[in-house]
Amino acid sequence: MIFNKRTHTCGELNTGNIGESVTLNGWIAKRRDLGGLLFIDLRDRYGLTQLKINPDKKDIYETALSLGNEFVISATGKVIKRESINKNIPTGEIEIDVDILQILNESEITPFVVEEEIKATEELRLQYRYLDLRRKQMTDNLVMRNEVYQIVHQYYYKQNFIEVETPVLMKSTPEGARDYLVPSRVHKGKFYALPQSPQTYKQLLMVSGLDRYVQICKCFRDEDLRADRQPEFTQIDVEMSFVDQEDIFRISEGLYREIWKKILNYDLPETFNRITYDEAMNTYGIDKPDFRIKDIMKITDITDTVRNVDFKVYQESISDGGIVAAVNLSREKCLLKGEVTRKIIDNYTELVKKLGLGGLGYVKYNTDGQIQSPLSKFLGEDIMINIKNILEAKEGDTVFIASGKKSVVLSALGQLRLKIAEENNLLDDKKFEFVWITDFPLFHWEEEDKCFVGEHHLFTMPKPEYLHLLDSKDKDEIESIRANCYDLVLNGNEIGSGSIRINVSDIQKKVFSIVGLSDDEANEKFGFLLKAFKFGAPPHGGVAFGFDRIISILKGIKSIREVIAFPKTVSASSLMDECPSKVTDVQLNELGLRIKEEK
RNA sequence: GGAGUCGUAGUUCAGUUUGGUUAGAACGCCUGACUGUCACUCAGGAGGUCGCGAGUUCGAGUCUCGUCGAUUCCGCCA
Repeated sequence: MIFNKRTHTCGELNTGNIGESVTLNGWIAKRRDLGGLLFIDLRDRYGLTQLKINPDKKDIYETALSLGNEFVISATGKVIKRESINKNIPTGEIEIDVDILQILNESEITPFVVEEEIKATEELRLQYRYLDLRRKQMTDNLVMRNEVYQIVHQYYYKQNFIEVETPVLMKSTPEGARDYLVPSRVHKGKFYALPQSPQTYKQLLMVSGLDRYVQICKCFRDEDLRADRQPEFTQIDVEMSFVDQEDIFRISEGLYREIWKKILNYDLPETFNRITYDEAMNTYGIDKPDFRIKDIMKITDITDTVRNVDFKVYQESISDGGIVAAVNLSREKCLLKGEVTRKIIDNYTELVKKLGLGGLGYVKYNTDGQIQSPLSKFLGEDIMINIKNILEAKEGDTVFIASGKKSVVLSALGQLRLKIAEENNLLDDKKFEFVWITDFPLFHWEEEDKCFVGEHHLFTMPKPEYLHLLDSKDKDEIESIRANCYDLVLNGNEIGSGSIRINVSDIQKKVFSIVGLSDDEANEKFGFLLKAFKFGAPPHGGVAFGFDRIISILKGIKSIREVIAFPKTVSASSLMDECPSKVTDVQLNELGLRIKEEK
């Protein structure tokens, strides 16, 4: 097709171009037909420009009347100053007085109107993703995503990192997330797995002496989805040799400072906050605390304060090894507007009950000095004042008290703080609080299977002071082992995770043995890695960051689907191309597979 | 695997509480009028498998059960 190619985009013309003859190519966003005069908003990725069609030019006018939304056209004409200016768009002071109008392609009526204030459901938007992506908001998300790619590549390149591609077809290992499997045609009955992360490869690259590795790569996990979890997602994968935790933090913090400066012109601190896993759990009841609210409603253990109180519920919790803990809903710090009413408290009670608590006690310290609490006859005034002092509560504050199993109490109070923070608009999405969570446990006890499993992965180095406990047979001692393992948390979202790795086979063997992996099993699963480690594995460690989450947070968007060009639904299917889909018997035969009939 | 919410015109929704006339509105679409609009305006029109399948009932968009899809959360995701 011969057509007039654009001389400019739809976003760049302004009063400086007045008098020039230009050609624009784009999609029809809107037509306004005034009977004589006809205006067209022409859209491309860069913006909108108004075309003016004069009825005196008969041919053009006739063509223009036949145009529908989303037709692709080429328009040539002179840039002129508008008679009435539209201040809402950058090109709002000019328009094109069209002399040549070509239809490059027609469009059927679209299933939804392509407009910024989109009305269509997400389902329909996903089905016609290519139309949804015509919207500026969606294009902008991808544009920002691209800018961050470039910053990441350049940042690491300048610091001497080498970007290496690792295989997408790899060995399946049953640990961790469920693998996506790919059947082998050549080796019938055998399977590749898509990487949950390039973990083993990047460690092998350290053995190879690559020293500093980075890759922006796709990872795959066949687990149930969430707003911030897709079956395939993108990760900034990093590994370094001859480093400790501090080196990894320094390099990573530099990356985020650069991204936030360049993208948002936002200055992040020279070093990020840090908190140990145990502190995070004990103070915030969650391993990804939102540091925008780090000073409100900290969880305080008051088990000792109420130890001798004659209240059956507390006594039972304490004698079962549980705790009693409290948070102070501070009128001042939480910017409360109204009273903490019975209805609000009932609402909170309902929340914590869902999370496994029996109920939620409270003590209200009223502004008139009165203390109001359903627990007052059990606690007595002295203890209620004691609690007030410990929690640093003031008149007008309400202290919530929970009791029970430690993990349940902490988690429920943690969720309660988040709910209250949300209700009172304490979570400003223009504010960015990074925090490293350090010293994760090396193992956790899996009650269901009665065994230990690695908290991070099995190559995570224990902290030196805990190494001797690898020989322990005591469950509590083993659980107490802390690792050189860390997460990066931003505004309550886990955006990265990493560790210093084990590079000494003696330690590695002990770790395998604690999770019940025999030498033979370990060899079968990770033999290639263990063998490699026999040939001089340098001390090394790394980290991986969730790229999609970073972009969604930069954009202030909850769901990572909005920042992925072609995402999947929560049931892991793609509505546009309808995958997954059936394959032919011929394909199955070639792979030596047969589909099991569902009963 | 479990819990919640949603599914009605091309689209977004109202109607479902308390079953009962011809299922409404806005946007979009079609026709006509309109020479400075930018959410153009005005007049008219077309457009419905009430997600699907059973059941209850004289009668179901509305009640019950099942099922499918979307979404949020729990489990799960080192």
